[in-house]
Amino acid sequence: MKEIPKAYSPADVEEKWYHYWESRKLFHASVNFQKKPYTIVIPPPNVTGSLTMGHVLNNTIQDILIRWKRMQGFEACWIPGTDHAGIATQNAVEKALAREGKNRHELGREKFIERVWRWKEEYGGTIIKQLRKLGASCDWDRERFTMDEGLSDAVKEVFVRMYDKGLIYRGKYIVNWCPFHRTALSDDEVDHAETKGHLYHIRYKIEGLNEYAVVATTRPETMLGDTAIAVNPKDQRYQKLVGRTAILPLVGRRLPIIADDYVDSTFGTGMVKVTPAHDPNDFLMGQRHNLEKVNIFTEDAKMNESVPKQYEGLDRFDCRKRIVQDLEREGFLVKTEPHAHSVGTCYRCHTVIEPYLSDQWFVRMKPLAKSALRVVQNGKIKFHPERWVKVYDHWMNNIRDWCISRQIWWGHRIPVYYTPDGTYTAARSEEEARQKLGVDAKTPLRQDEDVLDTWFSSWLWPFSTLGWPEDTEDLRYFNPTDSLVTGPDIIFFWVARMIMANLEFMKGMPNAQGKPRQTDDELIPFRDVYFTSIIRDAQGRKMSKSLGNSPDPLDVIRDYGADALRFTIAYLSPLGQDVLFSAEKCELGRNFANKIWNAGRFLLMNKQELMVQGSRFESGNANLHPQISNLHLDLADRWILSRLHHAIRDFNTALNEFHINESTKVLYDFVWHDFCDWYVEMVKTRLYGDEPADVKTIVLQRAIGIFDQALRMLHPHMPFVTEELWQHLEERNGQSIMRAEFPIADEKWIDPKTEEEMAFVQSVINAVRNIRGENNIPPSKEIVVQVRPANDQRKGVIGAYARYLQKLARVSTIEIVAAGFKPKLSSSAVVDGIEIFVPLEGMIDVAAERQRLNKEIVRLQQLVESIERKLANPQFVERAPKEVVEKEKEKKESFKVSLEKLRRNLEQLA
RNA sequence: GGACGCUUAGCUCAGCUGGUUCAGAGCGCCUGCCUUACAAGCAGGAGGUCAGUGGUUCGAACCCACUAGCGUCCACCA
Repeated sequence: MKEIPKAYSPADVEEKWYHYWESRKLFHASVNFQKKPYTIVIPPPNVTGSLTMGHVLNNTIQDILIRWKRMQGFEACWIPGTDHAGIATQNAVEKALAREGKNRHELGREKFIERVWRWKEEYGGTIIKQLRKLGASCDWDRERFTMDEGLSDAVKEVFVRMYDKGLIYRGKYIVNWCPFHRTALSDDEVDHAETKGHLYHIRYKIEGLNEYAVVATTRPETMLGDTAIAVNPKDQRYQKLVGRTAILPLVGRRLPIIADDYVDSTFGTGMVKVTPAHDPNDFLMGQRHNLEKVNIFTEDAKMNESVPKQYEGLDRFDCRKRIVQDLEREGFLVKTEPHAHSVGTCYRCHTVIEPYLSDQWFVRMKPLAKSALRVVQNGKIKFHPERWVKVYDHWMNNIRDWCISRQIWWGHRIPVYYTPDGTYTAARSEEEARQKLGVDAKTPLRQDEDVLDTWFSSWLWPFSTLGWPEDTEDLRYFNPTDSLVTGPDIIFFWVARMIMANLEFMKGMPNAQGKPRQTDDELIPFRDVYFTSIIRDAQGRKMSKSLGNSPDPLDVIRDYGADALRFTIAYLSPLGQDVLFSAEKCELGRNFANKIWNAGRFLLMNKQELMVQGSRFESGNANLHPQISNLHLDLADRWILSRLHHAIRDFNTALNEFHINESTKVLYDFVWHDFCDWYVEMVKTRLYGDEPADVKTIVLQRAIGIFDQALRMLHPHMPFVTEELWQHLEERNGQSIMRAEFPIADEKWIDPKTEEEMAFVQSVINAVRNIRGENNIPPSKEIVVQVRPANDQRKGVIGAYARYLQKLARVSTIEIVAAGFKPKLSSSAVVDGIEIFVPLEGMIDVAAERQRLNKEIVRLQQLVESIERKLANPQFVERAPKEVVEKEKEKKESFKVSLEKLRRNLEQLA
């Protein structure tokens, strides 16, 4: 066996094991009706993207779940892939073009799309490669892309079916328009930011009267598109004006004054300018009153030809300034006051959104929402944390139609075909379109120029990745999937819509038994949704490229190791709270990995040593359940087994409830504090003691067996270091820990009596260590301890485990002393009624010792007093459960006994 | 305007079903240590009015109400 380095070096092992796993197809899942499936579909990252800390958190959690379930014997399938990310990707390529001094229009649509594909092939794999560095055990054979052939077919199929059902329609509506991207956006793609602006009060002359109508607006430039003035019909002040005509300043257009309930008479002057082409509410008013819609903007939000010449071609904000100046000069501006209001911006480029009238495609959402609401309310789909249900309900109940057309080139082109006379239909192909439209092959057909919203392909992800619309075995077996791990920021974009789509399009598809799917249980896309935290920097700011406050995960992996990063991020991630992250925090995970490493090193070094001395370790033993090695079990063994099974149980409970951070704490506490701090130290007393070699071998073999169980438990969180050590522990003949059986909690090993006994031994050791520490006695100096037990049982325990006390508290001899014993000048403590004396003549600081004892006396006194107060309260004694009252009484008695002893020892201190 | 979350040690946070010596962990700090796995470590220690107020209860960090501060989402905003 070769030398094992003192410090764990992740870089030396990570690549090796990842390659081993991947090349042996250990991540691959296939249909196997003997096993239960456990499926996760990855939230497909943007193909343009690179790994962020958000991805690290997200994918670490998915990998923990998938590795855990895989080891538990599920057919665990994690489907990876990327999203074509229409606007983002087009942006990236356009930027690259701009650097060459070109733009997409020069290139033309076809060439441009070719260019995007090339770009995707070249740069698109980045994030997928980076996920491998993290250790993600995705089934790479199943990797999908939202624009690949199968998924494109699914998109077409869905569009055509929905169109035929009347769930998709086309119409001229006000949409959110991004003037930078020159495309429509869905409502959800608009960010709202509170902005300080102005409220401009403008007066409009009323025809035939010597009066003015004064309206207030935050966007004075839109007056150029005004086609009416509106007041509330109940507003007494203005009733006489309704039906009259106002004159639009600077333009001279005649505007009818109308009455409409929409107008809030308490806001501003109670009069509103109506701009049907540039405000959603005004648009609706325009429809009610049959108003003219005057569009005043070009696609990039410059003033178009329908405004007076002096404004034509101006940018909207420049125009605003000009308008205000002109109004002021001509006496139309009554006043300007500061006004805070929220302004919509494009979620990708933060350009101010312009409400813009245009032809778009929409999905009717209300018919889809009903059942999607039901499956969450009836718990078929569970959200973690649960509070997101409320947010989901609210959105579903107030759902609005989804604008799915985008005026860009990169994406799924809308499968709608138009004849020269303007009739149209949706179809899977041109041939089908001809058929549906009843035209012959000579009639030229034109396909819609627009593409679909990116989310129109990702909402199909849980079934399109499995072969839908074909009836595949994969689809039957792996859908519904099990857990979805994603950020709450895309609950509407993605989660809600996937629920709607699976319910709608999996209806009637065969289930695992080959029967048509009917029930909610069969139609949901996933059973659990875990909403991850938002990662922030150490100051609590959102991580962003522009702030430059996001560490590059690859740097973190290089500096600390993938396991360290995984463990730390999971440790820091409470359910539903934000995470404040900085790279240095990974020291926690690195130190833990190193601790595990060294625990393994300890076991291996001793194994080597015993083998040199001729001991034989039976291969495979360490793998088996530890009960096979029942020989020579002592307190330490029974205790660590009890702790181990506690840990297994708690770990599984934590992960079942998606308490990821809790699961890391179970691992950390068990491995570091139980296994390393106590058990290994106790094992040393036997390995280095005078036990016969065969006993030592058994003791060590059991320790290795328990460590083996710990490694398996650790593996989902820390795949690399656990595989490396697991392979070192013994010859595995090509087996990987990845596919080893996950530990099973066995209640019969959980032994409260043993734990209680051990707790006593630990507190005696702690008491001696405390005396040592407080008196600054170096470990090299061995001390004598005198113990006065309160009863025979304790006396027996101390006698039996004296060697542990000696080793762990560095004590040379332990004397059991009798009741009448008068100690020499000693430092003392009372544990559980047992008195402990450490004779320290010449080394003791009497004043400090007094203080120490006094502190303990005060503490116990306070406890006794608080219990006495409780017991003096007749209502407590009457109403509290008997056991609680009894316990309090017992506690009081035992504290009093200890107090007495402490006081006596304090007096005896010369 | 509506909804939600958070406030516990110097810092970052656990604390799940109200009752265990319930006030915890990691980091940082102080003291002593290179003790035959680990100084990325070991042992010991200091440090808290559980945001505030009121209520429910025999009993509250935990349940309820209100207040303050921080944060998030949704809607509307002429």
